[in-house]
Amino acid sequence: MDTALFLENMRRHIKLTEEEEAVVLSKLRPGNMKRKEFLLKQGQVARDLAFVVDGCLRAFALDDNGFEHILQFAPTGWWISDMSSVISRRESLLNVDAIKPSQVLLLSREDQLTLFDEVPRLERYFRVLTENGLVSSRMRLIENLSLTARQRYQRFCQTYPNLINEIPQKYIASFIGVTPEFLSKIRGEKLS
Amino acid sequence: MDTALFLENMRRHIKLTEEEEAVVLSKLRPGNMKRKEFLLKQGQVARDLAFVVDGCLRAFALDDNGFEHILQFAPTGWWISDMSSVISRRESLLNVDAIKPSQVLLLSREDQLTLFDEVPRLERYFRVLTENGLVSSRMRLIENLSLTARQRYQRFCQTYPNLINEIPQKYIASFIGVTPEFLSKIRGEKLS
DNA sequence: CAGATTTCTTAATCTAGTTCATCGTCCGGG
DNA sequence: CCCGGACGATGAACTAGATTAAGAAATCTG
Repeated sequence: MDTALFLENMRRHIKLTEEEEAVVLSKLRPGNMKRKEFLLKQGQVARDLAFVVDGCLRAFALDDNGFEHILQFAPTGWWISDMSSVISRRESLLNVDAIKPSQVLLLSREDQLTLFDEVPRLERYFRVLTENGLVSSRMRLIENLSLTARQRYQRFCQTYPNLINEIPQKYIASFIGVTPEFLSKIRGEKLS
Repeated sequence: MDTALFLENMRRHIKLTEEEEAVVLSKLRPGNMKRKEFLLKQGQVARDLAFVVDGCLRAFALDDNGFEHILQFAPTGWWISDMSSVISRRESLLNVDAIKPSQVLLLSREDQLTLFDEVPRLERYFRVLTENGLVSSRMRLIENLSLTARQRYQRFCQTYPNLINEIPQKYIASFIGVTPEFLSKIRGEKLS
């Protein structure tokens, strides 16, 4: 399993010695996921954080009518999980699965906390990730309250330009909060 | 200014010695706010966290059409601010003002960080508050994606039963993401 | 207390987005 | 190689909620 991408990502935030990096790597468990394979189902307590080395995962909630609402995509180079379940050790409201065949590096909460003792500088890396999660969650809330579907789609295209042609369109619809039919119509308009 | 409410709130999370509590209190600056007075305007970097001793504040975003979208209410006993501006020291996207005449206790980010050194146990108190902020921000996102206006209003009534008769209805409309006219219609229905 | 301003209600009209149904296409697996 | 199931496009009918307007009620403010 290729850990170069992970190291590169971490080095962008913190500088560790080679020994420290080795300690961190020793806790990462590589894994392969098939399309539609679950990393986490709602009702479970989330144990692992996942770093996506290749492929793409998603986190989504199911509503009372069985509709999926995607809260986050995690393409190559992103972390994903249900942070609030991990933190609180409460049952997760979210599901996480693979949109396409993917390779991930898993880190259990337990190992993460151990690492914080062994490699204190690591704490900053994850603190920044958590803060970014908070900021982007709040941004999405603002955008959902204040933008039209068309604007949300444009915003999506700006934010995830790589994903647009990588993943099925219905997932994009679910992310921006419209039906697949309506997204199809929006996209039709833009060609005029 | 009455600090009993704040102490009670803090004691629910952490146990400090009397001396430590005194140190914390020494950094809190009491303030009075008139209705519609601003604590924070968008574009500024948020410097202070505010604990509401009495009254009620709100945090809201303005969209391109000048409409307000309320992200959080802070009635008596709550903290409010734009955490992501405080943390990142970037310009805030949010406005915070008083819905009614209010009394607050202000804590600057600078003093907060100093306190973390002087009273390390305090860090847990604020970490929990931040985590709760993350959880509730994510909950609201899920609910906005998956509930109807009527359901969001019911949820609001459950979550903030005290506020319903305390604040103007148009603020509730802005919080749940509908027009005041439509909220009025919803409320009319329920009497049948 | 009077006038002004803000807030709430009601009702008619309008529209963004949903629902449902149908059809063509694209694959991935046997 | 072909066939069954997912995916996307399209269109007609429908609905939740917005918009506009106007009057009634409540609440500042002097």
